[in-house]
Amino acid sequence: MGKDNKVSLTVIRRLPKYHRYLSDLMNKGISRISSQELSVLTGFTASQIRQDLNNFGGFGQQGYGYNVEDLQRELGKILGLDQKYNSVIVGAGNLGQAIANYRGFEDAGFKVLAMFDRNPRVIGLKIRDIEIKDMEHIEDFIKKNNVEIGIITTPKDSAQEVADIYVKAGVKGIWNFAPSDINVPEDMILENVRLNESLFILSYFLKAATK
Amino acid sequence: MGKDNKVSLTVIRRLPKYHRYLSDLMNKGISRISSQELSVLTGFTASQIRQDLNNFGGFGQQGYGYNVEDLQRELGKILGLDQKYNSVIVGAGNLGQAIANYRGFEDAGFKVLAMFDRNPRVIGLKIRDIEIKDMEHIEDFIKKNNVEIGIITTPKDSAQEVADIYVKAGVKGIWNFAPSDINVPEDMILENVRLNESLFILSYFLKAATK
DNA sequence: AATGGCCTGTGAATAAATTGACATATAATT
DNA sequence: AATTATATGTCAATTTATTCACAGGCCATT
Repeated sequence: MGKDNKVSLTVIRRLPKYHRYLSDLMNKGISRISSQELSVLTGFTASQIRQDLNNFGGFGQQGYGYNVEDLQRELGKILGLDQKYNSVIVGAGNLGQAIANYRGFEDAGFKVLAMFDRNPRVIGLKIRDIEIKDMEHIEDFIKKNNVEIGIITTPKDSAQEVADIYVKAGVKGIWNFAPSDINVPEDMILENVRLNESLFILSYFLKAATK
Repeated sequence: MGKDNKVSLTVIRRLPKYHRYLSDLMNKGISRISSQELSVLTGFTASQIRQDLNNFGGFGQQGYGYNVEDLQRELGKILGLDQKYNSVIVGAGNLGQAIANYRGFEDAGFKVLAMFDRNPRVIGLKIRDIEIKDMEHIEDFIKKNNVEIGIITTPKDSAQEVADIYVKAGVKGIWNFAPSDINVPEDMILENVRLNESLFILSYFLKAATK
């Protein structure tokens, strides 16, 4: 399936958007789409879309375009959405709770098994059916429950410490919302969400617009 | 100050990281840094850092490097962090509350004046001192309180509707957390936060690692 | 005040990403 | 069945981004 040359991160970061629009099209009952039409939806050029998709194989057909359902499924596979992942959250504040509550992640195959916090006042509480547990038990829990993704929603001063725990406990990937960089071994998959940076970019353009 | 040629988005997206590390250095009492040292911290190459900064003016000095405080302040200005912004949030769920609660944004000059929701059960509640109000009053509120940033933390089906309200009411920029694209006039500043996409990228690399 | 080491700013070289162009295969039409 | 329209996959051209390399200015030391 597809070519073996390593695909650039630039391309990979566009895949979720393709997948999202294809899912939308599926829900609308549309079964066929051309790179030109996808271009209008996504804002990428048609040529770029064809190039991107072709990194993973020839999903289209000349004179026809792409079959929406097939392409959505193939992109899903490429993105690993055809499998389930277990995760836990450290940091049971609003952000952690927001993630625990969001059904969209679970629907996509990402299940939050438990949350962990250091604050005794929240330990024992439940978000939906997700219990907030004491940090004491986290390593055990991760090992026993085959947890692959560790989510960090703590303040920035705790982020590295939590990351170290995740590394020790053997998660495969870390999804970090804390506004600081964390150090992890090379083979750890790390994805940062930088809300601060996003807001600052907005601010940059706001300022630029009023000058 | 600096050159006038439009700076590429690629460069701009790196600025917040420079700013963050410079703030850290300031807090540690370090007053001087070279592009080489910044390179180690940020992971960008020294050459890239010098090129990036030079887009906005020659902040450094040969044989010395950069003055941390000066550079931090200048980057802050470039990013518009030297001014205050008023914002409101539509969508008083966990995510909206997380943002309302997060002091880091307020410290950076972004004040949330109010939240709005459609659910009568949350209207009237307060997050810190931020009241959740009825959507009915939003346009008025935005106009009367000089609100420049509209934040969207609703489910995706409401996002466009909220965006339209923001546009009509005259905010300058929209910070959108809903997992869908919204259409706004060309002169509206729009910054999207794509949690889904970020998670999918993590998933992509997780899958790639286990193959 | 002279010397040596350091480190920026910058132009050139290289690499990466995007766009353009088209041969060719399929679908749709007559 | 033949013809026309369509739209991919791909190679080439262009544009953008990154890295390299170094002249020259500044600091520190003596």
